[in-house]
Amino acid sequence: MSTEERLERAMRLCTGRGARLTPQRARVLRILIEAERPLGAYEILAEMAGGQRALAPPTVYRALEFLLAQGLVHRLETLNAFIDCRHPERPHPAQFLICSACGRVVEIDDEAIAARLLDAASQSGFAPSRKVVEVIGVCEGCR
Amino acid sequence: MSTEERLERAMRLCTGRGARLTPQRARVLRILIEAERPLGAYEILAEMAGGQRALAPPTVYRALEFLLAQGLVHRLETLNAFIDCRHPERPHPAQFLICSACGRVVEIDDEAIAARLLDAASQSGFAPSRKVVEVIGVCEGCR
DNA sequence: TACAAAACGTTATATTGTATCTTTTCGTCA
DNA sequence: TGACGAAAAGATACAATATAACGTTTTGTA
Repeated sequence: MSTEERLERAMRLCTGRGARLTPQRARVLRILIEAERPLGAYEILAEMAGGQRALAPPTVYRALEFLLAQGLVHRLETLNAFIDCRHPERPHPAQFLICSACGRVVEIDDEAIAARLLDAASQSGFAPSRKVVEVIGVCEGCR
Repeated sequence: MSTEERLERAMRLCTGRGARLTPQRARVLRILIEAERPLGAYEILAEMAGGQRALAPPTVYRALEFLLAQGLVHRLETLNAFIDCRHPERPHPAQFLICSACGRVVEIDDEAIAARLLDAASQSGFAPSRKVVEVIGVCEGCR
């Protein structure tokens, strides 16, 4: 799926929800899609500033906040970075494999892991709202 | 198990491994044990500075680095904070339930989750080195 | 005791993230 | 269509987290 197709899909999703994927927000999303790797907020900021008057951090953080809320991007806690989501249509358990050699990230959506985790949380009397699962390792290509 | 017992256990573990749990490091560990909740590095720093000449951030970060390497504390990625480990005797899968209301954290060591995660990673040709599993939610007491 | 490695101190700075207030844009409705 | 209120974006300042670099002290050991 091309960058343009993804952006169009994102636009459709937002419109359908009454959310506004403004040019600014779409620009952040485009940068993340084209990067094909996780980017820090300040890396995005640098991309956006290219050739234009400099933007301030809150601009990027606000766009990211929106995109996260819409499920269009994910935040990688171990990297303090952001990556676009490949299946933003519906909520899904998101687990990430992060290669410490090349920096690439694979998103897997394993329902079994999510279910087991939910189960364990319930046993401890816990009502989960967000699950963070990140595996750091070395990918096939880097071994 | 009391604070003192835990500190003694930590000392035994380190001695047995040829690692040095120095007074400085033990002090950081004690602060984490007594806190009974996750602390940020700068919170630890503030505790240590109490009544004494001020210490600098690297002091705390270096102690934490040691304690993490020895498995005596864990880092909570979603909170940028640290918490003492309840079963430091041997390596174990560490999963955390983090209450967004009271801030308390429960460590669960669910081998099934770890195994399933390892399995999923392997299927993607991934060789894991570290697994981060953190569930944010509301604990029983807070509901 | 002398040496090398480990631990620690100190200063400075990098990186990541927010609070606050103002201005602009957008949708809606009289 | 023009005014109004809400949402978004701009701008400034700063808070919170983390590390680099380098010198000094301590420690274990030959």
